[in-house]
Amino acid sequence: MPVPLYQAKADFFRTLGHPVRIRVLELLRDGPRPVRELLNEIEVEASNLSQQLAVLRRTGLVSAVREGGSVVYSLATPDIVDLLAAARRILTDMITGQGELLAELQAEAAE
Amino acid sequence: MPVPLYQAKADFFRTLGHPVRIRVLELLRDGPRPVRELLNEIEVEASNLSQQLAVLRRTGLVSAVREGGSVVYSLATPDIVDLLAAARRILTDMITGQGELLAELQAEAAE
DNA sequence: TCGCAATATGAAAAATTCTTCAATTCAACA
DNA sequence: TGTTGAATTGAAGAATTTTTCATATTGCGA
Repeated sequence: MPVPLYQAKADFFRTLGHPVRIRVLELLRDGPRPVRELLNEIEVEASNLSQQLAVLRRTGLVSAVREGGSVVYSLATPDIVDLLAAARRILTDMITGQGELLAELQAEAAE
Repeated sequence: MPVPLYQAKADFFRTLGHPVRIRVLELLRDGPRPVRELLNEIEVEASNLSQQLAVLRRTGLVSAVREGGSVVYSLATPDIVDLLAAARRILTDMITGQGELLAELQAEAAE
């Protein structure tokens, strides 16, 4: 397998490797949301959120449309939901038996 | 959802966000391998590979056992295969129609 | 026991990513 | 037109991650 593909995959995962960006994706799982609402749920400054949204946009994981005075974000593809689920499965495995985070992960899975 | 969980998820993805580490995981998909073999397939210095293997070990994604003169690595859980597959699906979506990487991704999926 | 091959480790320098802040854009509306 | 609220951008410093190099460790065979 040629080199650039690894790079593309690594870049993709690296994009997910940030707490604010993960939170955005999880919030968007439930449907499109304006920036203002994301900002309500994520404790971070507006400009910082914007930076992270820009990263997600560049990577193509989310798309944004302007609606009147606000900008509404949504997931670019529903497959992202599967990915997050697969990640949770692994995280659960990894933490099982040793973990304070375990209860939280399980609670979330039951949602 | 409390804060540390996002952190754990982000850390997890960040671990995958490195070309050498991705390659290692994909090679291990086909079964356990000694470091020496990984080194044959990945163009990187031995000490660099060791560093990346250490990251994967710390995160718990792989495990290592010593076998005589060599150290054999394997995936900690087969769920990782699902995760990589989900990622490929998304990457395919994202690149479709615009992409030089597309052919490679499809070839790989057909393996 | 010596020496060699295979891996791992620690630490410093190089590179990348994050956060923050000031400045900017754009639409809505008085 | 001017102002205001919503969101983005650019740039600089802070923080984190990668790479590299020198040095260790381990097990094996001479």
